[in-house]
Parts: sequence; C-alpha cells; structure tokens
Amino acid sequence: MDEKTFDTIDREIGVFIRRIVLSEKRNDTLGRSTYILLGLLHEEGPASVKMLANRLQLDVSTVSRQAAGMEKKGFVHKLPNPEDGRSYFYQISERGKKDLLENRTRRLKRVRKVLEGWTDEESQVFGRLLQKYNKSVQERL
Amino acid sequence: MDEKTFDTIDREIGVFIRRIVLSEKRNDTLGRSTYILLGLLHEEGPASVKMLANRLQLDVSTVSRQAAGMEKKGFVHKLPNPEDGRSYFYQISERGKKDLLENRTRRLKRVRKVLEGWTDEESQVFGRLLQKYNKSVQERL
DNA sequence: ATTAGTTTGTTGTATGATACAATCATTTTT
DNA sequence: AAAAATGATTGTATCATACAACAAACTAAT
Repeated sequence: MDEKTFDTIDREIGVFIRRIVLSEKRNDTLGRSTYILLGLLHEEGPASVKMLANRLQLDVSTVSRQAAGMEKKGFVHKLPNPEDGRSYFYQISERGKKDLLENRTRRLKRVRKVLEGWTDEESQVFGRLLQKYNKSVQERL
Repeated sequence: MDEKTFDTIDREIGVFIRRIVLSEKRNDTLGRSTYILLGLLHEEGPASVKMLANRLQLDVSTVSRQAAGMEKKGFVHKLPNPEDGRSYFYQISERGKKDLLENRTRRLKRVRKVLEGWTDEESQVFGRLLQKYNKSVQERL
C-alpha cells in the first residue's frame, strides 16, 4: 500500500492529539485524567487504585495521587476495603457525578460542533474507524 | 443525527489519545514536543521562537525552553538574526535530522503495524477523516 | 535625537501528568 | 512465627505547559 497513507495518518495523529489536548485544556474544568478516572468509576463502579491503574495502564503511584486529589476535591469517596486492610475502594460521589456529567455534556457539544456539516455517514465511519484503530493499537502495540 | 455517534467519537478520542501518547512514551526517544518542533524546522526551515510558538499555538516561553533544550542536545543551531538583535533563528542540525528521521521511521513502522489487515480503502478513509476532523477543529474550536 | 512604548526572548514560579524507588502496613506463604 | 508478597502512599524526578516579570533591542512620537 501507498507509503503516503501511513505518513498522512502519522502526521494527522500528531496534529490531532495536539489540537484536542489544547482544546480540552482551554475548555474543560476537570482535566483529562480526572475525567477519565471519574468516568471509569461512574461506569464500572468502585475500584481500588490497583484496579484503576491496571485498567488505565498507569502506574499505581500516578493513580494514587490522582485519586487523592479527587477525594480532596470531593469527587470521590474513599472507602476501606473490608476484605483487605491495605486497600480501599474509591467511589464516585454525587458531586463527582454532577461534574462528570457537566463535562461530558460540554465535550459532546464540542464534538457536535466539529462535526457540523459532515454527513451522517462520514461521522459514523469516523467513529467506527477510531474504534477500530484503538482496538488494533491495544492488540499490537 | 444519532447522539450515540457523538458519544462514541468522544469516548474513542479519549482512548485514542491515551493509547497513542503512552505508546509514544514507550517507543520514542525524542518526546512528542521535540519531535513536532524538529519536524517543523526540518520542513519549513529556520524559525524564531515566536514564529514557532505561533505555528504550534504554544506560549513563547514553552517554545523557548524547548528550543534551549534541543540546542543543548545538539538537535538545532541557534543563529542570531542579523535583521533584529533581539531574535534568533533555530535551524535543525545534521544530528537533529538524523534523529528526526529515525524517529519518523519508527513511528511509521508502528502505524503500518496497527493498520495491518485493514483494507487500503479503510486506511485511506481514516487518514482523510482525521485530516478533515483536524481542519474542522482548527476552524471552529 | 531623546523619550516612551512595543516586541522578542529568557527566567522564575506554578500546575498537571507521569514513572521509579523507597517505605509502611497488612496479608499470605512456608 | 518468620519470611515473602502485596496494596497503597510518598519522595524525587521529568516533561509539557502557561503566566508574570524582566532585560535587551527595536520603533514611534515628540
């Protein structure tokens, strides 16, 4: 296949990441890590830092600090794990849910705006291919 | 249009960024900022920190430090601007070119691997849509 | 031509995300 | 019971980033 396609993709990925990350920084209140972590706790229920770190492929220390910060800000509750005195479960709080939702809404609005003028077909294909790319990355990188 | 499409895209973008950034950290020697800056200098020739900052939508101080670091490592030369005693031009060095190329090659190899098994059509469409998304983001975000 | 204002770049300080190594407390294994 | 393993936190370090303060150099206004 044409080498140029790979090159285009590589370049556009670079631009993509830069733009999205900057835009998130400008527009979101939560910070992308917090957002992701909170989303996980919301959708999959309480979890320990270890579980979260595994799930997100991050170091436990990273998640530990992250979680501590979120607790301080009231986004999560830290509950002792009755089965194991060393570990805790972090559970999203009402406050956390509220902020998460607000952020999600704002993000979706942005996506909608970016996709204005695209055909339904294009949007759907883009979503599908992103998904496919992600799966491929996970499997082979 | 179906709200679900936007939601999928938003989520997949999150995963995408996380995965790619982590993979870059594991695999690349240059660091994504350095890589992008160096690529710019390579393709568009010498530039001042101001120009670079504008081009990349970053603060001048950020680029200033970045450039200083790259000079220290020998990736670029810092040349005084004869027209203006305040400013300099950063020019990619041979060493910089070499490292840039090595990194680019490694990245392309990764992209190729991820895209293994995709049809040519799919890869091309993905590249095209990424490009389109980026353009939209730039215009409206 | 001298002063006042503007621009370019650097540095100080701060934040967020990240990892590795050391450590503490607890649990499990032997 | 002692030794080994595990879960979490904390110390330290790096990278990318921004804003504010500043110095040097340039430009405009009087």
